[in-house]
Amino acid sequence: MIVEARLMVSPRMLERLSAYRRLLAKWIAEKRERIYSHELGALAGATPAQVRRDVMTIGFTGSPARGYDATGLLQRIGELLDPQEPVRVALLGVGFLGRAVLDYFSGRSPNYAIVAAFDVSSEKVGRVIHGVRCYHIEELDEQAREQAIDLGVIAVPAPVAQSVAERACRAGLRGLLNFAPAKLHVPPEVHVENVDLAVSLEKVAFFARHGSRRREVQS
Amino acid sequence: MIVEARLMVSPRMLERLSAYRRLLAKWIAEKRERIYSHELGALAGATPAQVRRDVMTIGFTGSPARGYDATGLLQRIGELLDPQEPVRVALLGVGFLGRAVLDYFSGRSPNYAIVAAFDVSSEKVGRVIHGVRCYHIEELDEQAREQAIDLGVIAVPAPVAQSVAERACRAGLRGLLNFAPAKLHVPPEVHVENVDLAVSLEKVAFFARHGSRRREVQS
DNA sequence: TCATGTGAACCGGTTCACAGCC
DNA sequence: GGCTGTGAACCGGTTCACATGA
Repeated sequence: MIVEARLMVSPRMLERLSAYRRLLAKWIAEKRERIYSHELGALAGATPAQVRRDVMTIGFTGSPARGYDATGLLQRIGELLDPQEPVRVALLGVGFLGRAVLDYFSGRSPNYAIVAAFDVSSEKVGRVIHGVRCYHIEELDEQAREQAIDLGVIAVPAPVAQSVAERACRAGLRGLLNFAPAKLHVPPEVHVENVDLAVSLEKVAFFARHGSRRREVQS
Repeated sequence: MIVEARLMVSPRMLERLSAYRRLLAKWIAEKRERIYSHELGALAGATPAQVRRDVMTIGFTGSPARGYDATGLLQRIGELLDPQEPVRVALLGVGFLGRAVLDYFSGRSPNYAIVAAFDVSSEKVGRVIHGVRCYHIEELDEQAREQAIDLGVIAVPAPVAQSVAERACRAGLRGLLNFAPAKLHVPPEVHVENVDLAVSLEKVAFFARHGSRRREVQS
């Protein structure tokens, strides 16, 4: 009988795993087969101990004196991070930022697809932008069910972000990537991830001014 | 004799302070003068204890039974976070994402100004986009000195991100906001802040799938 | 000998809990 | 009574250091 361990992945760790994966892919493309924790650590900006701890945590194992099998480790990370079937994403708000998001994700990964965009402007509704059809925000509910949409990317102006978020929750979306500079109040089962460009720039400026001896990974 | 305390602001705390500031401004706009830690906490998604600790850390003080003076607290946060003079920023890479960044920051804050953009495409070089002149990346060094540029926003494709970052460091920029999915290796005096849209979406997807009882603030 | 696996120590940040004050 | 200010406890995440194994 197999006991499925409830391994806990923290956001920070997820970021590192993602970085490891990227670097492992590059490593393998260079026809290297095995990798040591200190090598992967140097590339990813982490300590060897950190790498070993992460690898241990996800239940992968290397061998002393020969390091980790790059392919196997890559695969294990994939099993852990990649969804079982492609995630279907809605873009909410087709301004400049929204378009950049469309461009950024179009065809980038087989695991994530933006399948619909929503806006209120009659110039956009009905058009196809970057290969994605744009609907009126009123249609979110209907389209979300029809197209089995899982997640939403909020790229609308801050003042309407909360109302759009509520609409998204009502439509049954399970997670939101929020670019609007506003704290979203949503039911606890909906996961929100905030990306605030203004705050990010503020951080760079602040820590560039005052020194920081702190390691950075992802904003 | 005044001893200037070396108060340490962590990235997480900076994010919270930024959120407090936003909410305080709104609060004041509604003509409310005083605010309790539990009120600010509820708005910002933080515990009252956290708010009190933060306020204490930045050396501001309220009064029992009357809470904090909203205006005073707002001002104190401003003193701490805002640069003494406007920060001059260069945009490196004028693709869709770059344009979104230009749009996002144009006229948003008196404290941060994107003063120049750089690209390699002859279609863009020489043009003025969103009110910002676009130069060839070769001119970064010259323009950085001439225009006293402090920070850079990297919005170029991942394969060239490292070389652009190095160029930026050579040009004397003190901090980088990096949108490229690549770990930048730069001298320690240059602060890098990473914003990786793919990883952010991965995070949303992962934590929407598996539950997380973890508090989120900024990606 | 050199790298992994891992219990234990460590560290920074968060929360508790209560004294002090309006 | 209810809030702030804050030492102390707590907690999760990181690093150390060493036993183990190729």
